Amino acid sequence: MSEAVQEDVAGRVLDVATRLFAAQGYDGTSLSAIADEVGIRKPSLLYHYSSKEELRHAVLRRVFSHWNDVLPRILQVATTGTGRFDALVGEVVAFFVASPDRARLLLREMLDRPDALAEQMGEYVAPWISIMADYLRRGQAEGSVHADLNPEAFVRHVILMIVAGVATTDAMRPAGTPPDSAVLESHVRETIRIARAALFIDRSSSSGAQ
Amino acid sequence: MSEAVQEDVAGRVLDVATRLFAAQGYDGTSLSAIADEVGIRKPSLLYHYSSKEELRHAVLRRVFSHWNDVLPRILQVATTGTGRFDALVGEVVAFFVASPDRARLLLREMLDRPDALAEQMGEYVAPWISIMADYLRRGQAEGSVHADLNPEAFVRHVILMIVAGVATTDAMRPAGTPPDSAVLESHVRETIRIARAALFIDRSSSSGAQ
DNA sequence: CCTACCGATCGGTAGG
DNA sequence: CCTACCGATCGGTAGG
Repeated sequence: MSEAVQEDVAGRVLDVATRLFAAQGYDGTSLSAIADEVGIRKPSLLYHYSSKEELRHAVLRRVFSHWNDVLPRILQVATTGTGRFDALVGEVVAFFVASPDRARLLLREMLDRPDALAEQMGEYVAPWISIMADYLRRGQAEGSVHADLNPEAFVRHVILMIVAGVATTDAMRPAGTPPDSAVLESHVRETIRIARAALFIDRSSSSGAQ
Repeated sequence: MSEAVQEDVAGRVLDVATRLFAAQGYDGTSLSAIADEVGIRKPSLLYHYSSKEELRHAVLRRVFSHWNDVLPRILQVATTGTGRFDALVGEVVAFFVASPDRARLLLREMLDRPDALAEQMGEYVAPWISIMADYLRRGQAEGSVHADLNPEAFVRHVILMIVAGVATTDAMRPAGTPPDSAVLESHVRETIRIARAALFIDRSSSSGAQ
């Protein structure tokens, strides 16, 4: 549903635009190319979205809207207990892995329109960064979180690691590896491990394997 | 020098193209726009670089070439001793902070041409990732590095964290913060802290401040 | 390094 | 949802 196959034309345009903007960028994608894939003519597309800029906004709006949908669940997971950290990161990872286009669009927007995105980040993401940061500060006060950790910077790093990691799996995959494969999974596992190790003090010194 | 102000026209074209490709992307930058800033006409630009595609390659070639210049020093730092980890990460960070356009170009290329870049990564970056990974495996064998760390994935994560971090400082800066400022510095410090904490076992449990 | 010019494609409009 | 068409701009060439 939602970001999947849609019946109505406007929805199909939105799906195709999302995919092409993510893959080739806004400037690298023409309205004709989008219309062609949908199976209509360019003027018909412009009936549903009166300009290319409006289509861009519609695409981004849906991504942020979906983020707001899952946010309550993520925050609930966050404040449930200390051991839930993996689940929390897992939720954020799942959001982007479920549709890597979200990560690519976000990363492209960071590069193409840093100021405009910084504003939207302030609206949609900043609040939950603050909540997470406060949570980390409580952890520092009770000694479970590294004292020299920079709460806001840490949260931003983890988000960036997740977003950039998902968005660039194709380019960062080891040498001759085929696309897709299990690379993403081991990458995600290492993301969680790094975030965890950089966050909590000790956790019994050595760990898991060996 | 090199990536700074140049006397000859070809060099100035390369400088301007690097800056504009990094800021607006390849498709978002016209040859006329580049020529205008250099102070020449488009056909004159096409005398020095016979196509836009060739100009793109020249821009990327110089970034990778500079990377190869600093690589020996980085590897020397890497193999000098365990305590040199900060210096190693610092060298890589310095490479991108010295010219954030390098990070933006690389990230854009990962998004625009993942396959082409994966090839170039295999040529320029993969060798030193292997060296670093072997080094980490030795650390695991002697117990100084977390046993459950995935060596290749870890190195890729740190690189990605640095590249994405430098490339997106403008968009990721906290809400109303003015551009530039000291945000980058504290961001970089947290990058190093995270990498360090996710790498080494123990290091006396608590740490630095407080 | 220039002027002059090319066909192709861009986002968008008119009008139905 | 279409055909027909717009001016502007694209990368690139001719020819000097």
